[in-house]
Amino acid sequence: MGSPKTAPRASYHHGDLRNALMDSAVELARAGGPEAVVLREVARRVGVSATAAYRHFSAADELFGEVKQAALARLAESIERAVGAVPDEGDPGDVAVARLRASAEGYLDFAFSEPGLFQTAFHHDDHKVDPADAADDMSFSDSAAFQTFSRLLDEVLAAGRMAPHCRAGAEVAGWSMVHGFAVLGTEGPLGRHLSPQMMAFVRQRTIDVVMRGLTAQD
Amino acid sequence: MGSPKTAPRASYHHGDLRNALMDSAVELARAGGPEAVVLREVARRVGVSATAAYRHFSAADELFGEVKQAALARLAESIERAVGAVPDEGDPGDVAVARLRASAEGYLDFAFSEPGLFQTAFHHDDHKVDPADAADDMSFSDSAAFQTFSRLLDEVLAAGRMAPHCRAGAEVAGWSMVHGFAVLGTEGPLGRHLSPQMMAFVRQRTIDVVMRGLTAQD
DNA sequence: TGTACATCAGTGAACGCGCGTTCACTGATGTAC
DNA sequence: TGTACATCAGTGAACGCGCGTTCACTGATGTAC
Repeated sequence: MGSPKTAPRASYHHGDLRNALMDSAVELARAGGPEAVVLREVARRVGVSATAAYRHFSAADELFGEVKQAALARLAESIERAVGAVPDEGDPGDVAVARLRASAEGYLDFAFSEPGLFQTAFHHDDHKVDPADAADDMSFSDSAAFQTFSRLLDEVLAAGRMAPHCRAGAEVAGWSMVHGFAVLGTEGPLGRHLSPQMMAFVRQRTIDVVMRGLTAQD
Repeated sequence: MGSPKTAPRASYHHGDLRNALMDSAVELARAGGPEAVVLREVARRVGVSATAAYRHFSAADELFGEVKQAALARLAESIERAVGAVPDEGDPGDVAVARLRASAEGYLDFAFSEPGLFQTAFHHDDHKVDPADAADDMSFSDSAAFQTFSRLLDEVLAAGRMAPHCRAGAEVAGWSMVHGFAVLGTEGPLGRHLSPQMMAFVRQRTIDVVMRGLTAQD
């Protein structure tokens, strides 16, 4: 039986073209970041004419939007995985703090292991001001991952490991730090200039600083 | 006397084309970010053929590189200005801490007042792996601004406002936080979803957290 | 169980766009004598 | 002070590229009778 590679397609109809296009598009984003998600190339890789994509997506933007959502979902999974791996035993305060730290590690794990998807998750086309698009533009701050992060901070507060007056805005502060490190490390100058050892060191130091900043008691 | 707009040029030779092209390119970056720096458009705005640019820049990449340097320089100026505005009086520790905080404010002032230039300063084209280019790629971590930041941290340490074991990696931790907030606020979802009042609040909270994280004494 | 036919899911050629870059060129400038 | 001429700094047409999208089309599928 010929593989789909050698004999392009068993039948004239593909059968599952939408998913095949999505998989191909996500793979392009994975390997080359948001700029690499190009409708014609996506179709080419699936072995289908560019026009065929219009049976399943209204335009290239719609395809890209779905790829972005897929990337955000994978980021959320990475965070959940890291948080879930923290053993729920011992002092509740320690556990809450460890879980919060794990969420940062999960965020950075994803950013550094899948930089193309990470960039895609946060890519935004400016120059489109259509308010409908803006409403559609569901991104990290609306995502499951952000809710998780928020909940973890509540747990830290409840466990008495955070001064109550520090709770407001803590999501954004923590997210900024972790996101900034991810951006500088993956697309910015950090990753290009630092050795892997140095990167690992500054990564830990960065997380130390934000954890300390969030959990200081004064 | 006709302005250069109405009467395109006084003489066949421009006289200062290189600078005119640079100004035009920087303006494009200011208004539209790195993607907007397009050689043909730069020339068009100056009122010159695209080919003319090749008398002054070897290729479009070289022009972009200079725009990037200009953007980094303006960022450095913004930081220096904010740091310089801190009065040098009272407790030396307070002054050192205030100066460090001012550097963060200067960084964010620039990012939010000139988002196009800010993005340009940190734009990097992946897919070019030429090591010569990589060496040429002088960016923030090599820049005057980063040196300033490093010096301010030394001052905080010298004034006894930072635990000595926290000094290592502090540049990257602080820079990550401020950079992350700038990115999320200017191109990311923060700026699109938060009111100006909320933005101002989370900005202060974010700076609070990083300052606390860097200067905690335990 | 067969068959007519509507609908679905593809094709391939083409359009228009804007880009960076190259080419052969020409008008302007400045310098040697 | 004039003038020949090399050099400098522009021009405009063209090339090739790849993109998103539209168009008229056709082969495959499934459903009503």
